[in-house]
Amino acid sequence: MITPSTKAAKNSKSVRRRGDAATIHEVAKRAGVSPMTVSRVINSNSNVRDEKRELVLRAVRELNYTPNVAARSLAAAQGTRIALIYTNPSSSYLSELLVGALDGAERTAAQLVIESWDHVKQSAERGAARRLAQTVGGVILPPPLCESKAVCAELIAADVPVIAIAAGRFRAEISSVRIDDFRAAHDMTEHLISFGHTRIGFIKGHPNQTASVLRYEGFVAAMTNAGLTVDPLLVHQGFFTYRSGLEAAEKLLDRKKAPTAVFASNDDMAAAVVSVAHRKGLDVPRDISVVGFDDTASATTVWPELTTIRQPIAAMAATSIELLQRGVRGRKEGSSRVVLDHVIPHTLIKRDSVAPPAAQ
Amino acid sequence: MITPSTKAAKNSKSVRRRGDAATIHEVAKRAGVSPMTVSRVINSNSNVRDEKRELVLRAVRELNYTPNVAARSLAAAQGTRIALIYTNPSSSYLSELLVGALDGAERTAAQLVIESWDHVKQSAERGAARRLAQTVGGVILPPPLCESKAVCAELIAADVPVIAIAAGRFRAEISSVRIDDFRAAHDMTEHLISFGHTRIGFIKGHPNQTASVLRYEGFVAAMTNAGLTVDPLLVHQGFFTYRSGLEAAEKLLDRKKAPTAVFASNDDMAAAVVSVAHRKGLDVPRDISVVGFDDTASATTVWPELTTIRQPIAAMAATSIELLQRGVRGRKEGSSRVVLDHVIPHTLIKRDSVAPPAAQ
DNA sequence: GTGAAAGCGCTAACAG
DNA sequence: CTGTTAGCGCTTTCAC
Repeated sequence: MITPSTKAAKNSKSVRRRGDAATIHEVAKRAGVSPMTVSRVINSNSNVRDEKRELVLRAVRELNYTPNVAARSLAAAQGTRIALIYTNPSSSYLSELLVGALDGAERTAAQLVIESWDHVKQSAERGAARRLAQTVGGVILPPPLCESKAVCAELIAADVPVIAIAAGRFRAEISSVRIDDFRAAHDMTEHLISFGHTRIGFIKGHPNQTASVLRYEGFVAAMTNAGLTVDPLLVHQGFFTYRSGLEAAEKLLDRKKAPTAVFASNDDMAAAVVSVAHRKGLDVPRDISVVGFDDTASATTVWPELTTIRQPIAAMAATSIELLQRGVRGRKEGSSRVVLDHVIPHTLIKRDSVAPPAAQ
Repeated sequence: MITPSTKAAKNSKSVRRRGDAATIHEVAKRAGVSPMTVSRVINSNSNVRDEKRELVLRAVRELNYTPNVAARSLAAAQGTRIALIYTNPSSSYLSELLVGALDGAERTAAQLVIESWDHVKQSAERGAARRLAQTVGGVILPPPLCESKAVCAELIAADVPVIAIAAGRFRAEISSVRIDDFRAAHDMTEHLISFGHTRIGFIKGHPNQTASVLRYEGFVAAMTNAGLTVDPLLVHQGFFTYRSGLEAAEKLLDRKKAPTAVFASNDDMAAAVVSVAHRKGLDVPRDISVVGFDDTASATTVWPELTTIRQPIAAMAATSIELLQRGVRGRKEGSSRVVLDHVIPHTLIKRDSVAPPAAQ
């Protein structure tokens, strides 16, 4: 007869007993209190006398107790499902998103439903959104999905709270958690200007994303503020992909009077600029400075490493879940729909891709 | 008075009723069968008469029913928790890992516990492992954690099934899901040789990982097989990081008689080789061919895109969860410990970083 | 083949 | 401040 090493046969009253993991009842018994008290302690909830709290805490430690997430989210009725739908994010972006969301979900006992719509045709998105609305209590939408009128409309119509994450601009009807893209681009541009750059090239992001236009506007504003003019010949359209960065960079660096610095709207495109520069025999940052945006993995897998803007995606994802939970719960209690705009601070990360312009 | 758009107040018998999502009972009622039958249908389980099955399927469609994961994993008793512990993986690697694991967990109603041990000091890993063993029924370990004697020993001692994922070599006591690193490196080397390369440089992976040595051995074997010799001056130690690739590449390309091709043990290092080559005015692949390993995002965010070996991490993660579930369930039913070695096929992805060597 | 009963581990609601 | 009761949605077990 096989017996697991630890004493699991002990509680043999139940036929269907799970593995070895301690339950809240065991903790309660050991601490000499009711399960409810244990629950209150773990959820750092309200009023428990200090002695009992200590007792419980000790029992938890001794038994190495971890709450069962499934049971918790089942019971909590907070357990509304929250969906995180993504299409085509860069992998570094995705992993941050997932890690953050997972974390937020764990903390709030949310039930996360993660779905890729990479293989959902654009024409089918509306239907998918309608179906989704039936099965979840809230949705998190990273770009570019959060820019889809069809998807958002469907979700709003079904009265499902939505949070657009990293979406650039606040829009009525939909909550958002984001950084201030305009401000960030502005800061970065000033950074470049402070090094003495005046001829700065710019590579735009995908035109289907609001963040792209905000970043561009921030750039223009900072230039104008500094009394500099934006040379339209030095501005190129990109699509956030490495390849598009390559093409823009070729054009930018082929000019007779090339820019002394290039501001790409994300790191992938900035990495492409560095690559093109090298192939043309230019040194970065001596001959040309390059900066990116997002602080994804690409920023540090080039040489030199990129100066960029850090957007704390993981924290933003976690925050989104918490907001959604609060919102959903609030609505169940009858308060009416809330739409909020949560702006998170960004950071300018200085690395090695910026230097003063070479002497003429 | 606020009323949610859909009829949610219907089942108002229950105070704690969740959002709008349909339950198995509602499906059952609509289909005119018992919840149990519905359950059987959804789990494509065993015997249900075709008519009833149709009925159920229709009801499911009409109600847009999705099983509640929490409830399922709570009830299933399969719901053993499975931990996925990682340290410092590249982000593209991590996102694949997570996506795959999430997927596998959903399919098997496993309860996933995801933890980063990035901030766990090496000296504390043993303790962390011991604690972990108390709270979960199975553990998935990607490298380099799966190479840690302390962690593995602790888990094995506690009789917790462990799967080493992408670990390179099969070791007794621990199951593994992996590709054949030796074979893959062998294939890649032959690929290079088939283009006419004979002076091939090699950048090794981190020495703390078995996969590194296997990849190197595969390279050596293929060279030897082809009657070529491995020039020890053309082999450099790397650590899987971009930076380490940079250093190795410098040395490799500074040689009088530089190699005509470089095989780096992962994509990050291969990308570094490309960067160094460009800075030295070398064209890839005309002047030098470069190949990587893993097919992570790095492989396509360089120009030219890298020929590499695809390791299906997501599928491997999903498989691991399923195996673990089966194993754990099996053991509960009394069968004894099983250790298995699951080798998954790899693919050689041909892109643009390889060409015949330039004429001397 | 099908259903009824019981319970997974936890927490909301309501007493005391 | 604390315990009791009931039940979240599903699946196991065991009858029929």
